[in-house]
Amino acid sequence: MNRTVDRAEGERVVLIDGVAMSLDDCPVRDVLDSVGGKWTSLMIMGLAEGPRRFSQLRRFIPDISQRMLTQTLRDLQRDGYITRTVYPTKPPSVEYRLTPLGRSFLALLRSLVRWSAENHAAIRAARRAYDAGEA
Amino acid sequence: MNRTVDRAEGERVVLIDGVAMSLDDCPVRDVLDSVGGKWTSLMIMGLAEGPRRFSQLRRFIPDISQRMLTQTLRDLQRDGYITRTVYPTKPPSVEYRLTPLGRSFLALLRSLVRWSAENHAAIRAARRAYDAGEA
DNA sequence: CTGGATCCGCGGCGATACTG
DNA sequence: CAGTATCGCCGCGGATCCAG
Repeated sequence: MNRTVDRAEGERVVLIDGVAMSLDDCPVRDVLDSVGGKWTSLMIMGLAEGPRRFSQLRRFIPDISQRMLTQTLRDLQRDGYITRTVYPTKPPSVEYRLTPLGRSFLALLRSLVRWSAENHAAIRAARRAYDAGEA
Repeated sequence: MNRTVDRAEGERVVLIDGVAMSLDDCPVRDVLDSVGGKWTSLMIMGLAEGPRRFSQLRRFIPDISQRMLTQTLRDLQRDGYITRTVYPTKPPSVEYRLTPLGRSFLALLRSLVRWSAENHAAIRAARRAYDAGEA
């Protein structure tokens, strides 16, 4: 049963399937903030098969700006999804690699990819029908 | 094997696990745009156990503004996740209910909730460690 | 090759007031 | 009860230039 309760500290919490989802500090929202970005999911998929270098990722996602490539990588690193390894060669090369946490999440992401592919047509259809009714 | 290819129409496409993810019109991004919003996932969880009325949802998520409640519901309806039924009583009451598509997505969302709960601590820890190293 | 710094527009989201 | 209308903030993300 889902319900909203107040904890001792005055924190409001929603219980869902026995999992506490705080409204102020919600785990799901944290994860969605990490992976809900425009490029994050594609980036993780790009690292699915093994470590990749900066320019490899740039080629993998041709229409990402280099600013967002850098920022997305830093955010993923900050949250522990990937590691960043610098090789002091000349010119320098940097390698990005999924952590165990990142690989764990990759499994979830694959489910999402599959579901999206299967239901994309239905969503688009619903949207067209809705917009037609509005016009 | 993941790779970026060009289709006949000149559309750039990424093949992931055999699933085509267009860069211009990506199914996963569509889904994440639907569910990546600040309130969407909570809203779907709120409808998990059965149909709910506007004010019930408002009580379920106390700190949502009524503007965002309306907008989130309309977006979910537009994409086919929920239906909206108006009962012309006095005063009027409106019932929101998950569609088969919405219930299908709910299964995925539950996985996400579970994963988030299990790994939230690890993410927070990684973030603290990263920020400590930056300071 | 791998970034950092800066400028800026757009859209998500919140607050408030009003309505059938 | 269940919305609609308007305003304004702010952060995401793109473009461009610069650097080790």
